[in-house]
Amino acid sequence: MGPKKKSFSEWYDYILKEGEFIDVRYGVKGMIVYRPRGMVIISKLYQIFESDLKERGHQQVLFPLMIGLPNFKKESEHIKGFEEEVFIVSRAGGKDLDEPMVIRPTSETAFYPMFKLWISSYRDLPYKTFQSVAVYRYETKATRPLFRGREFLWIETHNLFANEVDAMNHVKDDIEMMGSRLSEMGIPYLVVKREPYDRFPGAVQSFAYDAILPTGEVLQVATTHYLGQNFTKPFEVEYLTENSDKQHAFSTTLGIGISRLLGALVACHGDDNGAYIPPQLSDKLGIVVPIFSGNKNYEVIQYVKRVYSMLPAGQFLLDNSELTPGEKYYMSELKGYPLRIEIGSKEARDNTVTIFRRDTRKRKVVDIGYLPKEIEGTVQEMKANLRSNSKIIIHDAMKRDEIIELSGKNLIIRANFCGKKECADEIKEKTGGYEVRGELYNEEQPQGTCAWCGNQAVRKVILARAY
RNA sequence: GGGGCCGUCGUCUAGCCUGGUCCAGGAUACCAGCCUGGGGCGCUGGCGGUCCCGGGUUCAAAUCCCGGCGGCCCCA
Repeated sequence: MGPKKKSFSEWYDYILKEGEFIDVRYGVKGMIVYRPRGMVIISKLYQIFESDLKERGHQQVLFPLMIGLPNFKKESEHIKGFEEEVFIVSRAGGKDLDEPMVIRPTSETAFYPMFKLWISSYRDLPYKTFQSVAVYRYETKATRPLFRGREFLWIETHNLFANEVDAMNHVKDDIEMMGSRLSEMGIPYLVVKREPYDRFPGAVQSFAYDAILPTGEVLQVATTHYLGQNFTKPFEVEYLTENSDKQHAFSTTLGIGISRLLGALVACHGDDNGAYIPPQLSDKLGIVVPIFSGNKNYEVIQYVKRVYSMLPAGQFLLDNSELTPGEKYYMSELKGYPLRIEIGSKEARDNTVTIFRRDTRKRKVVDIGYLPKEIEGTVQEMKANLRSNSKIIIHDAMKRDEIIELSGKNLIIRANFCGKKECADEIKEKTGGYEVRGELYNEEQPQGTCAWCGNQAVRKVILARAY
């Protein structure tokens, strides 16, 4: 493993593999296997977001993996945006199919034909759904484990509203929900409104959550889109208003990249000793390591049993394997457990335990009388640290050479922008890959001219290198 | 989109350039037995390989050539 700072890529691959989060050796490009240590975190992520969505009135559904080709082709911008990267099933039963099927790259074209059947009155609205599934996109760029795969896990919401105002309010609600969760997980992020040419195919407006990786690069972990009537019109999703008028519904969609979130967690919190999974996302808070010595083993075993029964039920794993304590320490840090409780003859003698916390890598000896309280307090502290670690710094650039200079340092840049794609392309070329990510959510109006070309600025935008 | 590196026991790798000494060597993991135990501990024995796949060159291919599949990196 290379140290994190020197060789991020090498470090990242090493942690994912040695920490047993995922396995890239499945043998199909861009598709990985989620191992138990990765999967428990994936499950936690799903649980958290699913319960957020349910609280906000979304109902869970499950649509088929395959979409009929005619439906897939109904919204023209959408098909243009995805046609190069969809998998198509064209053969089955030993012969070519008369009508091929698309494997979902996203599920608008699966949902909307059914929405047409389910929605008929303004009383049915808002209608909010979601599903937790894998989607498939034939990425031609180099794939990276969890960051860019041809199969990835996500949650997608698909929602119908009676009017634009309700739909936009829902988008705002999505932004707040995601923001609060990302902060809680300690993932630094920006919410940006994507440039018109960079929107989701078929969207009227796209808002993206760009996580900021330790390399200074940004990684889109979620997007929410206002779709207007772009999908409800071709799919004829109509309802009757109070005045008995026919009206196409307005819709939104939110995609939460669960695979990418796992990658971002490992990337953002890990260090040269391994991963660090935030307490609320780890299936277990930690492991208990008994340390035997000489002939005092019986004493230690009895004491460990006693301590274990005092720990919050189901939150700790008692590691009774034959490995040496050092190896257990090493593995627990690699896999990113928030806490570790070490118990040997000294602890047994003094009625204490030694608590090791993963974020600071500090030990503390605690009287067992205070154990539950100490664990609770430490976990609260760790969560607070995560929040404060998620702060980000944005550097303002006024002129072209400032953009060049800041980009050389891999910093996140904010600058006035003219809104032209040609200008964005030139920035990308001259800065070695800096992209116009879009306008910060709730950004103020720009004063003056585009920092790059000098023409009238239309908005302030974020510039960053994308992973 | 363009360029580069790589693929050998479960894992990591030596061997490849310069074909034969390799029915492939080591370490680690695993199994058995000991010894230990406060940061990957040590000893003895054992198990384990279609040298990624296909084709070609050759008396002879892990090694050279072509194609495919897969992994990784860099640039745009």
